[in-house]
Amino acid sequence: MRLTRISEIRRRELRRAAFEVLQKEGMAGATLEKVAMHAGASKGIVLHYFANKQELFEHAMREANAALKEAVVERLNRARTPRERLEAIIEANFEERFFQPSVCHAWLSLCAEVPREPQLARIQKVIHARMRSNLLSALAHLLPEDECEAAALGITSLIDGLWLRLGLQSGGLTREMALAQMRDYLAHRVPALAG
Amino acid sequence: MRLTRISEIRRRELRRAAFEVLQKEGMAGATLEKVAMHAGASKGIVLHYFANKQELFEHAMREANAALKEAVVERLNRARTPRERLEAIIEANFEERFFQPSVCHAWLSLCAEVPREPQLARIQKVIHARMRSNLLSALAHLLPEDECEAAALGITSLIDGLWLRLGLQSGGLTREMALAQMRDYLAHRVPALAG
DNA sequence: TCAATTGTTGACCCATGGGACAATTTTTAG
DNA sequence: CTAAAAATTGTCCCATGGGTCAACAATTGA
Repeated sequence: MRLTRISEIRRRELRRAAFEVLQKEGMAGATLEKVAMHAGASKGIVLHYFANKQELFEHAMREANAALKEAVVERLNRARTPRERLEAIIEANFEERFFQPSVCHAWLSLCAEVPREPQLARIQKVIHARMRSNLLSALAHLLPEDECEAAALGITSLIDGLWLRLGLQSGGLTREMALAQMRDYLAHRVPALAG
Repeated sequence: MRLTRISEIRRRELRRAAFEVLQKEGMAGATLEKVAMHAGASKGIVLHYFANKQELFEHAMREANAALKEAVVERLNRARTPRERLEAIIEANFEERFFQPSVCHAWLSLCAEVPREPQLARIQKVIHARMRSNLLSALAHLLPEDECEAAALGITSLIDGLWLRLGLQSGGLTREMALAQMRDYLAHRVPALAG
C-alpha cells in the first residue's frame, strides 16, 4: 500500500521547514539544526532524508516553485481570453501568500546561490522558461509576432524587479503598487488591452 | 601631510578584494582569509582595518555603489536635454564594466544579506532613493506629473529585473538585449521620446 | 509473534572560519 | 637619532555547523 508514506510526509515537512528558516535566516544562517528544530525533529533526521544541505535546499526551492506554478495553472484554467490568461499569470505572481517580504528573502537567498549550485541554476532556468512560454502563448494573440519576445522579457523582468524590491523593502512597495505597475506596463505596451 | 595614507590605500585594496572574492564565492564562501590572500596580505590585516566581516562587506558595497554613482554623474554632466538625462541614467547602469554576470553575483549576494544587515539595507535605500530622484528630475519634463512616479518605478524595476536575470544567466541575456529592452520600455511608456 | 525494515535520536568528529592577541617590523615625527 | 605610533604577521582560541555513526524505537508484513 502506501510506500514510504511517513518518509514522504517527513520530507515535505523538512522541505517546508527549510524554506521557512531560509526566510528569516538566509542561506548561511539556515543551519540543519535550525531546520530540524523548526520541523520539530532532530538534526540527524534531516540528513537521513536528504543527502546534504544543498539537496535539502534544492528540494525546498522545487517545492516553493511548484506552489507558484500551481497558482498560475489554476488561474490559467479559469481564464478564457488571451487577456485573461495574461492577467492570470501576473496575478498569480502577486498573490498575497507569495508576494511577502519574507518569501522574497528566501528566494533572494536561493538566487544568490544559483551561480555556485548547478542544481539551483537548473530550477531557475525551468522557472524562467515556463514563464516565458506562458507569456508568449497569451501575447501571441495580442501583439504582432515580432513584438512578443520583447514584451515577454519586459513582463518577467518587471515582475522580478518588483519582487526584488519587495525583498529589499525599499520604498515601501505594496502588493497593490506592484499590481498597478504591472497594469501600467501592459496598458502602454499591449495596446490591445487598453480601454 | 598625508594622514594615514597607507591606511587609506590598504582599505581600498581590501574593499576591492572583498568585492572581487564575493563575485566568485558568494557571501558564505568569501572568507576573510580568501579576501586577504586576494589582496596579497594576511588575514590579520583585514581585521586591523575593518572591525569585522560585516563592516568589510559594507564598505565593499559602498565602493561598488560609488563607482556606479560616478558613472551616472559623469554621463549626466554631459547630458543636455531631459531625454539625454534619461538615457544617461540608463546607459550608466548597463555599462559594460558593471553589467557583468560576476558583478551581478556579488550584488545578489549583498542584496540577499540586506534583510539581516541594517547597514546594507541603508545603503540599498540610498541607492534606490538616488535612482528615483534622478529619474524623476528627467521624467518631469517628459511626462505629465501624475505619471512620473509610475514611470520611475517601472524603469528601476526593469533595470533591477534585467540585472537579476543577468546574474542568474537565464536566457543568455546580453548587454545589447537589456538596452534594447529599456529602449522598448521608454518608447512605449514615454511618448515624448518616440520618433 | 517475530524478524526485517524503517524511522529517529544524540553523541561524536573534524574542518572551517571569525576574531583576539602578542610579537615584530616599518614608518613617522620631534 | 630615537621614541612613539602605525602596519603587519602568524599563532592561538573557540564556537559553529556539516556530516558520520552506532544504538535504539517503531512499524510492518508474513
